[in-house]
Amino acid sequence: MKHPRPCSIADALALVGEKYSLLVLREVCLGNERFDQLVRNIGAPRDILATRLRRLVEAGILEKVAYSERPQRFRYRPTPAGLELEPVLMTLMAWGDRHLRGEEDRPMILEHSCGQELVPVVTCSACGDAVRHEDLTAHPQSPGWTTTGPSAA
Amino acid sequence: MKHPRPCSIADALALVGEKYSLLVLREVCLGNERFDQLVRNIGAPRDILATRLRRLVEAGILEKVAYSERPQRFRYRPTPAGLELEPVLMTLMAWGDRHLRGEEDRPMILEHSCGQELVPVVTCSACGDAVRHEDLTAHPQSPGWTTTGPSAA
DNA sequence: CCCCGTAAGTTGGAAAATCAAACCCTCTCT
DNA sequence: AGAGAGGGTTTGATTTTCCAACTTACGGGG
Repeated sequence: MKHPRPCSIADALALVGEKYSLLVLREVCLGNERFDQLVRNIGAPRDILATRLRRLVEAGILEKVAYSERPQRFRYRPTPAGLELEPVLMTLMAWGDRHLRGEEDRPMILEHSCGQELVPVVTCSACGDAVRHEDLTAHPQSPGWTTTGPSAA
Repeated sequence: MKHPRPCSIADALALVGEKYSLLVLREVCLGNERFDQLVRNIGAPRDILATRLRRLVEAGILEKVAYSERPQRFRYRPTPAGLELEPVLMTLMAWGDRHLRGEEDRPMILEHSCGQELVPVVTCSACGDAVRHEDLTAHPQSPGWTTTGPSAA
């Protein structure tokens, strides 16, 4: 896995882009923090899950905390950096709800503290507007970015 | 890959969660739509890339369009559904910029049409506020969601 | 006509990752 | 003592990835 381009998307995916990693994050954000819960709720092989958890811990996305000595038992909590990945999950979930299911077939609804159902929208923090593809211009900061198109990711 | 839970995050990842898929989307959103450009810019093996492209096309995320008959040449364009995944990329990129790099080491800066550098924020479309973890409550709509924790993804 | 180059893949075989099931260890409970 | 629960590790078969080479189809130059 060599990146021909310096890219934070690629770098982020190198940490959380492997199979099951984002589902682990989903579970811990929901409060399911124990190994066996993760195995059951995600449906991942135990060995793979163990590998992912090590990776996420060493990446500073999760924290392994003992909730019992004797017998030693652990849970995995999201760090602040891990919690900051939640917007990625919300955006993905909204996309799946919109494109992979019929109306009113959502497996889960998130309620915002304002009392409404959460419909996440990505906005520009400067002007507050929802961001659309046509409103973006890409400015590469390093070589290796020979963009032929004008728009941006 | 069996999902013990009905989940739009899992379903979305089943389509775009494989290695390179989101990088393909990054490239086509940037306007790099030809096979050889994708190979070079992503650094993926050609055969894997061909497989991914087939998947993304059949999922309705990309569209394969001939830009030349004789010799036949194709490009891959994002469909509207594909473009709607851009917010996922923006959010991931912002996370990577924040957590994987020092200040002012960003490989790429996105400019919004308002003239400012884009700092994407996920907001609640109902109230407009930035969404924080503590402001969410999860409401499972189907069985298989035995959430032990109160918060949400 | 022959050879070179480009674009868009396909093919073959070695290397790495995934999978499922079984196993292990440490406690607790009855 | 026996039966679980929790948190993993081990083993061996199955899948994927990876890389390099090959293919097909055309356009251009000498």
